[in-house]
Order: sequence, then structure tokens, then C-alpha cells
Amino acid sequence: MAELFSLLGDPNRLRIVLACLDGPRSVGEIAEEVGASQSLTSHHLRLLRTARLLRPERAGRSVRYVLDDDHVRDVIRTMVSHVCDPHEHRDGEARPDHP
Amino acid sequence: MAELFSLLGDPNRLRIVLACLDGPRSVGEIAEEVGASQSLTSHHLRLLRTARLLRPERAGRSVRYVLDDDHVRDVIRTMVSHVCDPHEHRDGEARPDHP
DNA sequence: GCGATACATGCACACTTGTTCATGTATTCG
DNA sequence: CGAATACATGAACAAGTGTGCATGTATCGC
Repeated sequence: MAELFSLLGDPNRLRIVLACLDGPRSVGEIAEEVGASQSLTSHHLRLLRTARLLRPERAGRSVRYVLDDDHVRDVIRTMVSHVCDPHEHRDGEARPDHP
Repeated sequence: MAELFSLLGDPNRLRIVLACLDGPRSVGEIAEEVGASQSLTSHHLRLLRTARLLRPERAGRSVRYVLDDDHVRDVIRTMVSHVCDPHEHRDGEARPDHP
């Protein structure tokens, strides 16, 4: 589990995953969108693929990557919320007493 | 955002956060529960505190740490789901065709 | 078949990062 | 006050990791 977070912890890798949020993307598209070299992109894709975060789909002579699971989408979305509205809802379970 | 994921990406740090999921914990308790030295625990707590993932509360002569935000709780919960039932709900938006 | 395009992989290196040891600071009790 | 407990911090080092370069493999068009 820590390994999964760690994978999302690299800026380029996170950008790669973000690039795949809106649907399948080829390696070339990802590389361009992320602004990384093809080699680097492929290296990272390998890690993300091995960790089952992304899944490859052959499409002709290019390979397109997709989120392997929707949980990932949720995780990222929630984290975005956290960054945007840090304390939108600070208490959620049961903590009746407070200063 | 990548930095947040990166912080959760270290096993010890993740354990620390997990230890705080069920409520405030003192540094000593965390160190013991995680199985790390006091120094190491404090170092990690510093990072988590700086990143606004955890928040310290003075309680007498000990300091207790709490989740700063419930989004974090959600992120972790979702990630747990992902690990437990990888493909519980693979499609969430619109992808009608499958093998 | 051959060349070209699109992607993957191995290696090497610089740099970050987790950990430990030692020391510093704050709070409580006598 | 001083001693003790609980936590924080600084320096230093080993180990992991992201990146670039070069090269390897697969698919499409000719």
C-alpha cells in the first residue's frame, strides 16, 4: 500500500496518471502532455503497470494506458479535494468535545 | 499533491498516519505501535505536520497527533479498498464493451 | 521481405531520502 | 531551584530512486 502511494508520489508519475484520468492515452500523448521524454515516460509506465495502477491496451501500433481500477480515480479525486479545500469538513466521525 | 502522496509512500510514515486514524496518539504511543525509534518517529511526524496531514495537540507533557483533515482518512480508506478488492467496481463512468 | 514508427529495457550516475546517534528544548514533579 | 520525562532537532551516512543515453523489440506501410 505504501508502495502505491510512493508511486503516486513522483510528480511525473502523478502527471501520467492524471493524464489517464480522462480516458486511454497513448505513450506518445502522455509523454507530450507530461513534458517528459519517451524513455522516461515508458520507465514510469512500467512501474505503474507493474503496480496495477495502469493497464496497457494495444491499439494498432501504439499502446494506450488506462486506469486499471476506479479506486485510483477516487483516491486522486479525494486528494484533490484535500488540496483545494483543506478543511472543508474537518470532523466526520465522532468527536463531540472541542475547545 | 505529489508531495502528499510521497509522504504516505513511506511505510513507517503510513503506519504513523494509520495509528492516528482511530484518534489522537502521543508520540511515545506511535513510536511503540509503529515499532520505530522515538527519534525517527519524531522526524517523520515533523514532515507530516509540516505537510498539514497531522496536527499536534499539547496534552500535559506529551504531544498528541491527530489527522488534520478527514480527506486524508478518505484517501486512505479508498486505497485500502483498492488493495483489498482490486476490481470490485472496475467501471464507473462509461465503458460498455468488455471481453 | 525492408524501413519506419512506437514503445520497452539495461545500464550508469547524480541526487534525494530514511535512518541512527548525539544533543537540544520544554514540561512536570520533588 | 534541579532532576526526570517527553519530544524535537542537527549532522552524517547508506541505500534507494529518478533520469538520460543507448539499444532492443514489435507493429504498420511499402
